[in-house]
Amino acid sequence: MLDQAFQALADPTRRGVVERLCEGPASVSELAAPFTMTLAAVVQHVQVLEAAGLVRSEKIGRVRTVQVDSAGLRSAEEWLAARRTRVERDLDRLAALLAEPAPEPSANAEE
Amino acid sequence: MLDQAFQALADPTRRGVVERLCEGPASVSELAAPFTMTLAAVVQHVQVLEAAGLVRSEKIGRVRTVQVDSAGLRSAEEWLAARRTRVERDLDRLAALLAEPAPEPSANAEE
DNA sequence: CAAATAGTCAAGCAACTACTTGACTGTTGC
DNA sequence: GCAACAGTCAAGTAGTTGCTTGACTATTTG
Repeated sequence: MLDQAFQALADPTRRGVVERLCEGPASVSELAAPFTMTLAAVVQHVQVLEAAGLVRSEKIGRVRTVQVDSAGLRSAEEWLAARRTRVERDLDRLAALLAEPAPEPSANAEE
Repeated sequence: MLDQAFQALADPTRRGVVERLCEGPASVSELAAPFTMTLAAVVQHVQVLEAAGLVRSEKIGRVRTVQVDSAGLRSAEEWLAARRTRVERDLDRLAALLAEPAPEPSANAEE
């Protein structure tokens, strides 16, 4: 599912749709309005976002209302956060090691 | 650059490479080891990651050493965090509104 | 009821992606 | 110096993506 989430977010039109939906739910036509492409194309983008779990939608009458699914955003975000914090922690450890002149096992790093 | 970052992360092989690099820098051959594909293919994946700003690499002698670029990870993460927190804040406001029976302009929500 | 609205479906197409193969360029170790 | 090693380059290919068009299906609304 991360595959699909990141893939979905790689397209600027789809990120635009997500950004718009962060302001609140919208119909497909409303989502399509800012773009020059056809409605059918926007529908396809919404389907991609929905398959990726970034968005949910429900059709009432003839209008389909779309809204963000924050859980989808969160899972992508968490993957990134987990990796990044791990790297940065290691970099900090390295920096501390370089700052420390005496290589003693008992840690006591004062500037 | 977000386009390229998300696009890069959409591929499981490339996410695998990033995960491996979170443990520390590695040569291209080391990165390729866990995969069944050719070395040339892995080189191409590394190039995609580098173009996306998720990774940096330097060639010394005949070996190219690759490491994560946490700034790249962070910018993708920040895009997600900004959108998600905005949506969740709005959902919380809505929940509070629904919990409140009297629709008065002066807010005073007690459970 | 008829026309406009909101969206859906399927086919087609150009561009891009994720590979492979094979030939080639430097580098290191004996 | 020469073989093995680490990687690079370029071309080719099957499959995917981001559109479009045109025909079609509901659902309002006057």
